[in-house]
Amino acid sequence: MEVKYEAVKQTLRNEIIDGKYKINEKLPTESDLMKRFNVSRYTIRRAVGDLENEHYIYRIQGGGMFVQDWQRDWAKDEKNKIIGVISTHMADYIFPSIISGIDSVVNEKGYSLIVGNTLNNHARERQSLLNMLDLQIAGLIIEPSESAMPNPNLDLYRQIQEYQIPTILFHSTYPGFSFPTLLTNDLGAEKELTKYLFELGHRNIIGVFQINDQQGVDRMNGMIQAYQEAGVPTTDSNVIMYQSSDSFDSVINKVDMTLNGNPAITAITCYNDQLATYIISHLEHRGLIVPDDISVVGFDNYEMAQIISPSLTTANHPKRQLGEDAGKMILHMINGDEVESKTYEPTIVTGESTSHPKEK
Amino acid sequence: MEVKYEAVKQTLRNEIIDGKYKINEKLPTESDLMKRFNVSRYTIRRAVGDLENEHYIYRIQGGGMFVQDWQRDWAKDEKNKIIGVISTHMADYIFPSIISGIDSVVNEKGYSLIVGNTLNNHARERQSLLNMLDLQIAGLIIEPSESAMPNPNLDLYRQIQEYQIPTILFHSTYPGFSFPTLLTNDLGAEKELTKYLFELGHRNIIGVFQINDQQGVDRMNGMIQAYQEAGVPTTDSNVIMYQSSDSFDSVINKVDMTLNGNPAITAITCYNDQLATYIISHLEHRGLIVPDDISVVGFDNYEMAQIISPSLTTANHPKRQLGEDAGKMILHMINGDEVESKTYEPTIVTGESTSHPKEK
DNA sequence: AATTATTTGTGCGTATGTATC
DNA sequence: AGATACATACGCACAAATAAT
Repeated sequence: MEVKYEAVKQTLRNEIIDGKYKINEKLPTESDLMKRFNVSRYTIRRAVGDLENEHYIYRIQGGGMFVQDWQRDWAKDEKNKIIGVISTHMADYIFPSIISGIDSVVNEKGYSLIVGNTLNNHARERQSLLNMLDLQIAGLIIEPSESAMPNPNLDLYRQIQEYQIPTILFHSTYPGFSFPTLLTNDLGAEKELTKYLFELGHRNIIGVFQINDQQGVDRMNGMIQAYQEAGVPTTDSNVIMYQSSDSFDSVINKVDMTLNGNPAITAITCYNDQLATYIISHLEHRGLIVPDDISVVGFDNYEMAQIISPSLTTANHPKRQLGEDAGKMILHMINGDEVESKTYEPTIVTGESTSHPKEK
Repeated sequence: MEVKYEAVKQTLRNEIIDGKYKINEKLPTESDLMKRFNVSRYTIRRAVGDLENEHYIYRIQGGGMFVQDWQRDWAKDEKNKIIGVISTHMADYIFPSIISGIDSVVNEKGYSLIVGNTLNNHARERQSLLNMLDLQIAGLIIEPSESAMPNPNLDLYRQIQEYQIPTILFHSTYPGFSFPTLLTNDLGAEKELTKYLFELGHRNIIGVFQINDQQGVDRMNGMIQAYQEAGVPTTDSNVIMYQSSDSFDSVINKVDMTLNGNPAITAITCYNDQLATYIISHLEHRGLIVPDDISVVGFDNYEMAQIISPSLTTANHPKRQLGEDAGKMILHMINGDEVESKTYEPTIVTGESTSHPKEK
């Protein structure tokens, strides 16, 4: 070879391809190679620099030079400055606040957000995951879909874990994985909300919960525990369950039938503020006055729920805070640092949608 | 910059992107750059070597260094199935509906959305644009920022146009560019809203408009035209102007002072529903009843504005429709097809926030 | 057409910084 | 804490290709 660094490069590359050095095996140091090839450090660095660019090796300052795993092209430097966010919704309700919180943090560090909404649907979740993995994202922030149901995408999550792609889950978890999480204490908060209704004097409270995600199941159990601790018996008719695929109309229909079947009901606790808003709107349409005729509580402290009249009694969800925390966590993980999971303790927000039950 | 060659690299790269050096134009020699940056030849060569690897420049021994044609480079390389969306906000108000509309359409074809919000700020707009261009996006959907002000990012838009990156603007335009647009007839709609107030019998109507974007200016002019066509004289005190950087409190303060200075005012027409909601909330806090004491109209037909009490009289904005149309258009453009710009004619939505003025 | 100057390419020695072991 | 190993940076020398004379 005419050109020295080319000769060094060819020799080393052939040795790697021939398997003289295995994957992740440490190569000789620059000093060793200088002696072996009898060239200067510049020439060695020029050669291994090219090999690095061609993904044959990777280098760690102070550590050494190692053979790159060419089967998995997930090279360290090659990731795009994109963070993927997958949530059940992205444009509705409290999700804009969460996503905005993430964005405000990661934007500072030059990262952009790529978003996917699953509509609480595993097929769409899979599609989003595949898209994002293809794009060599730097990290993932995911709200599990249909978290109370078996998930057919666990193979992808195993892959994500194996490749050590920084990933955070929020609102729910996928069992069997050690991803850091940001959760709210849904059970505890719903228990407090229901207790508050008991304290106001209500005894016939019904709950309306979306039960294909874990949050909804937790909230339902929170209500049931409150009933038990209050020593008030519950029956099946105290709980209305629905799936995220059900229309609002059908849910409201169920509520109507339950109310008609039991005039003693004085309060409704709802899966979230969105549902509560629609139910209140419907009750008023029926001629009932909230809270005089019937009390309603929501969950999440949706901004708009404080502007409407009556303002909602609800449990505060740390929307923006959760988003910012998720942003900070994912940046730490990308940086290789350890992070700690966190559970937020929601606080009760008392609004105008609850009062003592009317004497009958 | 801590690292010299990185600083040199960034500077040169930006100058190339900004068009300081045209395609195939000769760059300064290594010696020149050494003098300019006051660094050694090694540092210069390290920087331009990286730029060569990243296909920004090519070098000819003995000849010089030249700007690479990255347009062809982009066309050759397969673009990522990402569509960039840049808007003033992404998480608030009607924007979630728009973004959701885009997503629902492009998701069908396997595209993901990467989002950036500018907070109506040109510096952030530039940052988002550079990020997205780096990521080899397939198309761009942009809501111009501070569209009533001079824009310092027109150089980037010229590049986008020159490189034929499929791009759509919505809500406003940047003059001098031929990007397809999706607009609403803000002037016409605001004229209709104001006419409606005149028909109800109002004669002293004030308008509150955000005037650093074109939509706000158009709406303001719509109101003024309605005044002229009704033959009612206007004065400066009929219009309150603010910037998006102003706080809501300061805007409401201006409204307060105007109302105190002129008790004959019977109606307020607002830049949008968000502002209208806050103003109504404030008026009621002051003890005024809407619409009995004062009528209020908004703009955009924000979903929540129909749920609150009183529901708003407003102009309908085709939020989700606009998003879906933008998604369809960008897919067509990526496909190489021609598309047509579109202007939506907003319709008036009459709510409970307006009535005949009270007899005094 | 040949010569010379310019410009990039290759290569060495040295010094200092920084991350890892 | 010290040694090791990679990263950055400067100065110099000469080769090879191009551009100017």
